[in-house]
Amino acid sequence: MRIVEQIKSEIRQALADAVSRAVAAGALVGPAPEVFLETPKAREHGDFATNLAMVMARQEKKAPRVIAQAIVDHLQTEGTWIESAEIAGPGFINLRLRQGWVHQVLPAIQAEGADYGKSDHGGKQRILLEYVSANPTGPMVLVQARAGAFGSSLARLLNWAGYECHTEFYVNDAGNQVKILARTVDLRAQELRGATVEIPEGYYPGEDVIDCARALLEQYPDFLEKPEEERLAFLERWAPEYFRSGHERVLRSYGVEFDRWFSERSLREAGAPARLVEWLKERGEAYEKDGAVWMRTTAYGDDKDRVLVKSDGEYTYFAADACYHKDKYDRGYATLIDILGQDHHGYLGRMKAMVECLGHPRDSLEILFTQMVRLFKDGQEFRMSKRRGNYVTLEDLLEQVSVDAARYFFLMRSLDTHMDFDLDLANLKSSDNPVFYVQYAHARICSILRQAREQGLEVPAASEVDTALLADESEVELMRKLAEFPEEIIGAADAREVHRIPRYLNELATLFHQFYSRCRVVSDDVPLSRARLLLVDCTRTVLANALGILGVSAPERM
RNA sequence: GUGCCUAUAGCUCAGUGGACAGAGCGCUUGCCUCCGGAGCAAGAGGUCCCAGGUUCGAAUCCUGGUAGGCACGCCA
Repeated sequence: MRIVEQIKSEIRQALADAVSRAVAAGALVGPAPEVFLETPKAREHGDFATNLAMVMARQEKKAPRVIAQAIVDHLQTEGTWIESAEIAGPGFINLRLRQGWVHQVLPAIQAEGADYGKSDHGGKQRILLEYVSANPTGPMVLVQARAGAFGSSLARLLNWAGYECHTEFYVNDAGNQVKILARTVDLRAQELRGATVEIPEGYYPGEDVIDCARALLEQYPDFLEKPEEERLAFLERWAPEYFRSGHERVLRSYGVEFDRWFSERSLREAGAPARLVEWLKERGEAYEKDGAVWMRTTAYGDDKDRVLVKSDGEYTYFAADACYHKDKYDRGYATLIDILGQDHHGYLGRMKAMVECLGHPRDSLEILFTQMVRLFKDGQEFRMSKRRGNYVTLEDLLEQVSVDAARYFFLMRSLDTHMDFDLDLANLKSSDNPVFYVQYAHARICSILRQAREQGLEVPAASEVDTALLADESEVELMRKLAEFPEEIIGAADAREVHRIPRYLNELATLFHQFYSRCRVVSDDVPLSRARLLLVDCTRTVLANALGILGVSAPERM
């Protein structure tokens, strides 16, 4: 239930009616533009405010305050929650509501419980969110930790906002890199059996590949006795799967799960690239030149056309990716969201052009770029070179920092912030992490509820509580915040801005802590205690729901 | 060279074209006989990178700079 939206709708209507009446009375020319309501930062500016009069200044050719006065003069407040309207500053109309409107939120929260905050705003529109998609040739690093936390939370946000969002991890288990990986693993296996090998330039020199080879020999002790050709063919399937399943395991422990792991190889083996190329040629979106086949992406604003089939007959990564995106559309998703690292931003133009070549609107593909995560050591940038040990993996991170702290740290920042870490992850490990402040509010409430229960007081049903007793300023502000939760989710989901939720949580926790220090929950005043128990229990629900969206736990004790 | 991202308090960061620019951390000062002090209250701290422009109004939009990050393949 969207209390705030209901109230806003009522106010917008009242304001639009007021303009109409003013026009009828000859005080204004009209018509009323769309009414925007904002929540003033300072409560002395009312519960809601509108800049309607200032927006109308041009069409009315009058001073904003004069227009505002005309609107207020014709405002009918009977039958609405509006108590008063006053003109302020350059022409704002500040609206104050009768005490009691926010109190409606408590029964709604209690009734909806773990679902409070959900809405049908998205109309079940199908969205496919692809993220992380790390190469199955090595470990995941910190930028994947960031994308993983973000993507998994965004998916939940979208679903809460009434969209039907599914998630996928695209596995690049084909192409040159897989051939090279297979050769590297084969060499490492020989090395483990006593041979002296040299890892050529361009191969994967990381220690993780040695682990991979070790696992291989454990499972197939006689592996090296097979002919090389057979070994490599086997490894081209086995090695990527080794890494992919590792990614799946680590990501799950980090609270990141996918509806589907989509294999690039499966597309290639099913002949999708060949079909795509023919289809594009028929549509005039692809052509041959210099022995290669090109997609005509320049027709849609790309800098240059892109190769689909190389002159040696191999399909490019881009061709496979085009197949993958076409597949997504063919499965009935109207909106595709890809989360990529900023180091891939150069692909934006060709990707957008690609979806147009595929016959879909440019805006149906949204690409969200996460800025890079860099590592520093003693003030110097620590390049994640491929040299052995020269990186911090997601697994390393999770060994040192709790999932809650890590996720919150990434999620509280906008995707656009450039993040720098010290190699020892000091900024992440710090107990200053605001996640504890929010979790503490939740644990504190749980403690209050335990205490109350010991004294024979349970959280009452909202229908049996006189919520009007909740009249302290801190109580009203807290309820107001609780009432805004569904709108907060919708706003964050539509803007694809997960970081709004940690912000909201922080504000909510602050309002709770303020309330707690001003008002005693369990006291001799039983009716008041019951009302406050309801209030803190509803606060607990919203804290838990919001933390749940972020994939962060809501502890009952700390 | 071209393109994308960033520049706001000492630090890390918020800030749908609106009212005196905010939070956390750090700093200063108060607050526990009482539901969890991982808390609360008060205070100090700002050239919103610079210069123009758009308008009733710009941290926010536009143009041009400066600084930092990232990327520009018949690699994946």
